[in-house]
Amino acid sequence: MSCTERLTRFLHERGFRITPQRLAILQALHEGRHLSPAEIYARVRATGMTEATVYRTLNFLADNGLVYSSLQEGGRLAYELAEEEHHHLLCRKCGCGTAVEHARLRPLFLELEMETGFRAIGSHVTFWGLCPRCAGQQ
Amino acid sequence: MSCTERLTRFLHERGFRITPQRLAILQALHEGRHLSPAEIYARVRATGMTEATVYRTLNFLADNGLVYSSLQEGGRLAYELAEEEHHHLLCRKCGCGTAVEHARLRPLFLELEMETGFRAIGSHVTFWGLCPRCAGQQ
DNA sequence: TTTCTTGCAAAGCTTTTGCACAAAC
DNA sequence: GTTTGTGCAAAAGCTTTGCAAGAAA
Repeated sequence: MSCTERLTRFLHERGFRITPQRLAILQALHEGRHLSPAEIYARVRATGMTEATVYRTLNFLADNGLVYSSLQEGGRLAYELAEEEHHHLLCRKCGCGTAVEHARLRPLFLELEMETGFRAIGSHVTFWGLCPRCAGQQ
Repeated sequence: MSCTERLTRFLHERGFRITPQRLAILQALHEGRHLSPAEIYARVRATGMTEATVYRTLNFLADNGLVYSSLQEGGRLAYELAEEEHHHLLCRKCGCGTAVEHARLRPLFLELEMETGFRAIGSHVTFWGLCPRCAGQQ
């Protein structure tokens, strides 16, 4: 089932409307991963969409679990499609990065739940370090 | 050695100036942990300090490793004194939280460094979950 | 005296919101 | 025809910056 089909079905089931704006933003997120609202806007502005709609739609998609938001350096938000759950390891110097599977964190989360009584620990996490290239330059 | 003494010595060694503004912000951070710039400003505005100075001083202190900044919900920054290194586990519903010792993450960071070639993984991390009280209400 | 800091004021950037019109159903 | 979603424009926050005056060394 394609991305578009998935969104269409999801929206339809819940009585939300299928609009070209929602499809365009979904398509942008499908082509580029963890994009900021401004980057998404740059990719869809040709359709005539406004920035306000980008923000509204991203909030809508995030509220409904179709995209994940995560905090990048400087407090900026980034969004990506909610597919396999994972985390990020980013370079604090050049910004490049790699994914960290959720399975890597699960044991830690379970331990923390046992000890603290917290439940459902598991939102997106961003780790920071120096990528091999930047570490080599120092 | 008190906080003030530590700051004074640090600044002196590097040729920076010891100002009442820096001392006041340090004092505010000493009294309340992980405060936002706005919260810090609220605590020091009686001294006549401006908000711009709060931001500049926090950046200065963070650049020099005297405070840590971390991202809170909504992308807001929070600052705290750089004492023992630790992380946070916060409730995504009520915002309450607890500290997570750095030692808990060290094995994971070392594994990731081995596998990815990244170095110096280790900035502040915030985990999100539901605290016992909020989890019980659901 | 020299250099670093701050106050002030303004601007910059990101994000949100009110309202009327347009689009989806 | 209803109800939801979007464009437009403005506002609201948060954070940064230029410049001249002030303070620390």
